[in-house]
Amino acid sequence: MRRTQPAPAFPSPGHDHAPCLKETLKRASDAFEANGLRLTPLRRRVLEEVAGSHHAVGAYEILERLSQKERTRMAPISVYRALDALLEMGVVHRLESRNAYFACHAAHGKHGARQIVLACERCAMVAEIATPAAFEAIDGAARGTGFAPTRVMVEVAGLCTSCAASPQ
Amino acid sequence: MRRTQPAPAFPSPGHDHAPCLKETLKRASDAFEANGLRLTPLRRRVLEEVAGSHHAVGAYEILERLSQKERTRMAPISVYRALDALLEMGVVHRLESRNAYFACHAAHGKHGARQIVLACERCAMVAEIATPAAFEAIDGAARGTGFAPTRVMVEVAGLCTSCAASPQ
DNA sequence: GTTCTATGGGTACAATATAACACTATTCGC
DNA sequence: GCGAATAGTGTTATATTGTACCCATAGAAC
Ligand SMILES: [Zn+2]
Ligand SMILES: [Zn+2]
Ligand SMILES: [Zn+2]
Ligand SMILES: [Zn+2]
Repeated sequence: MRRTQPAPAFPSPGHDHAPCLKETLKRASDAFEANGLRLTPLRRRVLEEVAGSHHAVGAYEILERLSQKERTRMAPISVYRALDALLEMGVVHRLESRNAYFACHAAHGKHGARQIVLACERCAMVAEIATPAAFEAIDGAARGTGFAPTRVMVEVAGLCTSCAASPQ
Repeated sequence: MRRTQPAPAFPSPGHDHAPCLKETLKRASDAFEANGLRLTPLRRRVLEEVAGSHHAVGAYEILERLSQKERTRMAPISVYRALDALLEMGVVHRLESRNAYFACHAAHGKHGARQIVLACERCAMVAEIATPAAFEAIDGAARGTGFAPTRVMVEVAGLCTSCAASPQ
């Protein structure tokens, strides 16, 4: 169970993603169980679509992929309900600035949800990184005005390493 | 032109909003002119709706208000086009986490768009506050991964002073 | 005048998300 | 086992948010 390397925020496009996916599924399963709920087949299939890469995907894209793979016609609401459950468990996050969803591949149970989100404008790849100093500054500034924060969203749009390097 | 007091981040609900509105309209007019564009009647009307308070409003809410006031039936696209122009000029911002729009009442030409957004979950009141330390931490963390940021969005959901004080 | 850009009216449509209702599956207490 | 409570899903329809496309007008540039 040793980690030879801390996973980079943006894994290379050709990296072996199987471990990422497996770990995420495991965390999901544990999270549901810890809350007396279940990672049902539907939820698992939706999660597999989202967690199949480090990219943000739209709800309707998930819907289409599942409908193709399984030759069924699911209703949007089914996907949204599964997503809601996964969001609730914290294994999927919503990219607010793009109405999209991405799997939490970062083990950030420790910091709560306090990670900033980096999202590539070109390829939609997403990375979360812990940035305590940022959240402390934000909390302090907010409280200084009398505001009582309940949730902090930090999303950074830009170019990921791969896209910044590639032409165009 | 002296300011007796720095405006509080969350002005009291009963404050005299006329100066806020006037100043925002002036900045808008200047910004359009500086870019060789015009604060047309349509754009001005849309801005007046948005800047009429410190609250975030939806595009369709703007549409309905204008349609009522002017007894016309505008198309959504007209409002969105005006909003796009106002966003471009930086006199209106988009609250990404709520698909809503709010006027920039903060004079933050100086810091670029580098202010964090506090948005009340109950009343939708919005305030922007400069928080250089947060943006520095975010920039640093992002660049440290090889990510090239182009836009940073910080939105804090919670309760504003008034709502936190009032029961329920 | 001709040309270019900015502006926006009008129609239809795309993309994202939820409401309402019925039904099945699982758990829990007894 | 049995009934009640809760979790989970299917089905249908609808709500909310945002654009594509085509064309008409106004003003500035040349
Ligand atoms: Zn991976
Ligand atoms: Zn990229
Ligand atoms: Zn005001
Ligand atoms: Zn409030």
